[in-house]
Amino acid sequence: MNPSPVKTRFAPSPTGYLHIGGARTALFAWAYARRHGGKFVLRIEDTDIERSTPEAVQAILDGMQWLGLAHDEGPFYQMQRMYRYKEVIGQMLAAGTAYHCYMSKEQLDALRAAQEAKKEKPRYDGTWRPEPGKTLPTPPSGVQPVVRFRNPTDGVVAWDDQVKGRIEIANAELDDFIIARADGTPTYNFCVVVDDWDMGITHVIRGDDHVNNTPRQINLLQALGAPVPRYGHLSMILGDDGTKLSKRHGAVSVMQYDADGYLPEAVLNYLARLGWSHGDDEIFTMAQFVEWFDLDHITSSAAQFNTEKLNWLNAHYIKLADDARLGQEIRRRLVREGVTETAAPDPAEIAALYKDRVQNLNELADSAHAFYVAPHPSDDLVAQHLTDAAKAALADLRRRLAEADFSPAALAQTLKATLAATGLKMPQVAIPLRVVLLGQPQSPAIDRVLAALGRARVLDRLDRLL
RNA sequence: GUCCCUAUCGUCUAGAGGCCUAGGACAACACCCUUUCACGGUGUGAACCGGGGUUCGAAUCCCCGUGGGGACGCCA
Repeated sequence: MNPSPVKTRFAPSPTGYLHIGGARTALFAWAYARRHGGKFVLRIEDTDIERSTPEAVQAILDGMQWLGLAHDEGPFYQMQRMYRYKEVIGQMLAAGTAYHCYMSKEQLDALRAAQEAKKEKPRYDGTWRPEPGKTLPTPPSGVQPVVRFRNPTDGVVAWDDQVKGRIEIANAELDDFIIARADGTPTYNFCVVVDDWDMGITHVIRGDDHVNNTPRQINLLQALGAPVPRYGHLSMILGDDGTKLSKRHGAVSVMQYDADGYLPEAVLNYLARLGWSHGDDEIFTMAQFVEWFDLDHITSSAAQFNTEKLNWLNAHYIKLADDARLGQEIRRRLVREGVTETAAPDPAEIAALYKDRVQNLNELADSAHAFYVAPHPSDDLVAQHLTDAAKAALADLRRRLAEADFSPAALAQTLKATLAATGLKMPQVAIPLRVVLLGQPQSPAIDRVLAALGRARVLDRLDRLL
């Protein structure tokens, strides 16, 4: 009476980067295992040698790492398990649950075309399926056969889908699908079954597009005498425009979100909330997510990705983030742009100045840029803001700043002194000053900006434009 | 064509027959805060796909439409 411990898996095929839909599937499978104190397996389904690449494997590993979805077992590679698949195929052939089929691709294509012309569902017609009392055709010489699974012909396959509820499919809808190609290599549905069995997977949490594979896999499992795991099918994620996610939507790779300045915790929180809910909770930590996660509160219909909401979450997590960490992110991005002199001011200090005002790390770095590289305000800006009155005020301020104490509090007093001397209002001085100092009319509180910049930079920039 | 899934504000969703004059969040709009721009705060507008049942009572259960999605490979 050993209750079988929960074991889930994420099984991507390495034919591209880890996209946002795959990331959510991984997140849910991971969370389910964590929630139940079980294991999370990473399996790379690389049997499509034409399209699988080592770069894609690396991209998936990188994406998982960035998100912090650590696996307990694996990564397993299907290409390294060929011996095992061939062994099981041999056993099935011997047991009569699978058989050789000599129908050529051309014949199959013709069969399908004829069925489609008659408006029928295209399916294999069972020519080479052995039956008691049936005489099989003579195998043509020189043709390498494929191996087909002998699928039951009557009854239904049913399972209680953990997210969609009970699903039943008539066996009459299924045909004898190929489990090994003419060259002997096993196919997808077969490898999945052997792997899920061998790896002791108890809960298969995967995309909606696999619903149709499930009855075939259950039949196979049963033919093998293997336990049938529980299945839960997650509906797909649509793009921002409501259409299917594709490369044309831009930032579909998880790592693209890193490049675009998103924090992993924001992406994770967003993804968790996309298709799953816990009452009215919108913002939660991964620890809370793991504690709350269940399959009962997953939405069964497709969800549209909403960048606006992700942006909001990202802004929220940036406000929460540690200044030193944000400083690192600023430095990393500035260096990428060729700004190497980031020793002073301390990027963490600039982060503190701007973290409440930006939606992503790239905006943060863009804001910080002018603190390290003197800006070149456009002629328009200069003409608009650096009026004669403003210049006179800035000249007055410059004289005072040359001697002033550079603490924010003292700077505020200095600014006020200039206002008193010139009779101008704060914005009339502060805005031109921002243009001179940072190249744009908006910024955080001007006294804090002055303090962060430091006397040398401030005076230098004033001198350039006065 | 056949089979399967699906349907609440623009979007993500709450909702397990009465708690629903349908709640929250993003976005939008308005106001407040303010040394600019943001942030933040407060508030407003905004939805149960259609038609039949079942029931004293349906957003919730059933059926039929319709819309959307998926599958039907010697791809995964």
